[in-house]
Amino acid sequence: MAKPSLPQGTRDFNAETVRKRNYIFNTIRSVFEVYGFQPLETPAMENLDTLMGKYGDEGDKLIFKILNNGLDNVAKHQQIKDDFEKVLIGKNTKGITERALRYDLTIPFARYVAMNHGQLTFPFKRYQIQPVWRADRPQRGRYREFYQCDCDVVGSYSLINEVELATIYATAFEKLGIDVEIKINSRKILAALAELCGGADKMIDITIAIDKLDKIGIEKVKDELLQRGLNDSQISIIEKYLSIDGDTFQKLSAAENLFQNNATAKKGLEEIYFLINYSQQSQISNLKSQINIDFTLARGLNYYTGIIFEVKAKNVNMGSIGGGGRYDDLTGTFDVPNIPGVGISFGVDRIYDVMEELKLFPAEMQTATQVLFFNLGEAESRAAFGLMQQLRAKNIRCEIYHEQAKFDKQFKWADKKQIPYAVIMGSTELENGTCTLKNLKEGVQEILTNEQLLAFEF
RNA sequence: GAGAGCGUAGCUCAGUAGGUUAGAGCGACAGUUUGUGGCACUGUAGGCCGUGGGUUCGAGACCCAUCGUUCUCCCCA
Repeated sequence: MAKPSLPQGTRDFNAETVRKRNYIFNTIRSVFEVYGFQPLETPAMENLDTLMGKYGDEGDKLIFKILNNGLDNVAKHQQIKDDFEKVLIGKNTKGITERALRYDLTIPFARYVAMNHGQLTFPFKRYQIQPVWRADRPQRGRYREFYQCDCDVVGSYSLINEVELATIYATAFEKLGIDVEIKINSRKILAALAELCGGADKMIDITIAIDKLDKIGIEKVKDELLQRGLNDSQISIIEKYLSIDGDTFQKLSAAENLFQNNATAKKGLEEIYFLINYSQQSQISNLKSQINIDFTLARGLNYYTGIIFEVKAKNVNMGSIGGGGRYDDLTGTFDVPNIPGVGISFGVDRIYDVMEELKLFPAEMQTATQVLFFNLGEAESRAAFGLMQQLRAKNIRCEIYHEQAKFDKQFKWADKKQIPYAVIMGSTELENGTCTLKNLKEGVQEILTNEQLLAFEF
């Protein structure tokens, strides 16, 4: 047997890590619940058909595919060989793989809505906290198995949903203690920019290039636009667009100027204005300072059609820790048209990394064992065990040392496990019907009757 | 998909211009005469130096390949 190891990009989580992760999950879940979202869980695997073609070419490559069973069936060898030939030239893979691990939570949710839209009450608000898998190359803040916490509203065009989702972001990150910038933009504005630059088909090229602005600078963005087939006058429009600056309302009016009477842009700007304006009146004091218009924000997933969100943590170098947006026809690919939706996602694993780096986890999260009962012999341990069970019935976390051993050993074990109290029941205590309770942090101890121990406030 | 760095004890690492039996700290385990721990002292265990080739009288060190891992780009949470 080779050395045991873990698949690339996956991790084990020890007790401390699990507790910290649960703290994040519980915080986010409680916010979802307060906003009226209902939980949903879907299988780890989906039919490959459900996932393919939803995330763009890059995304398709990163989907983990599951090998079909029964490929060694001799009767089917020729068929399987033929199918494999198709795989080699990038065609139909059904004979080899027809299931895959989910890549995100949104598409499985869309599949669920498409399957159940007859029974659902719209608008339907669901949240989902489950792992997803991507065959990406791991690096800082990037894993092959990671959790997403999504909440989506489907069946409503109302922009109040966008406001609520922005507020959920602000509230959750406030509770976690992370300073964040919530960037917003609208796909409609990006589409309008493409219209100004000679065609909607240019939108993808333009967004890919301008998305890199803060990373590579304006000159290199212009180079890339040139390479992607835009001419000088088009690039100068984009340069104007990218130079829009100032506070929120300055940005909005500058954009209005640039786009003039373009109907698509007008709609997009109105939506952003609504979101900003409504949020400011929502009396969440921290919300205003955190929402920023970022006209360079594009977001990769190509099903977004309206307002898009992206969350970045301040004071730390980490990719986005959340993202989302409006998609007006998500279930259309499942032949259920006209169900619009909007949703956001939290990247728990990156949030964890950020909180670890900024030391934001509360200290009092330890929920380890509170009391160690010493094992000082046959009769002693029996008495201790009985007492321990009574404490456990009162929800005190107890353990008894697994075998009779020297004091030294049992103390050291308690130290290592950071157990704060020890109960010592030896022959003396047994005779008197008492026990010795020692506070291991303070180093003090007292003799209690068994009744006093059961009433003790740990 | 493209590129760079790193693989020596359970962990963090030293290992000088290639030269005998590969080291330290921490951790683990045991003991310092079995009713009071954290400290200290003593001792023990634990390494085909990632793997496979090559150069050399001689390789942990140099070269090639391979695997693993970290990071960057792409893309993304």
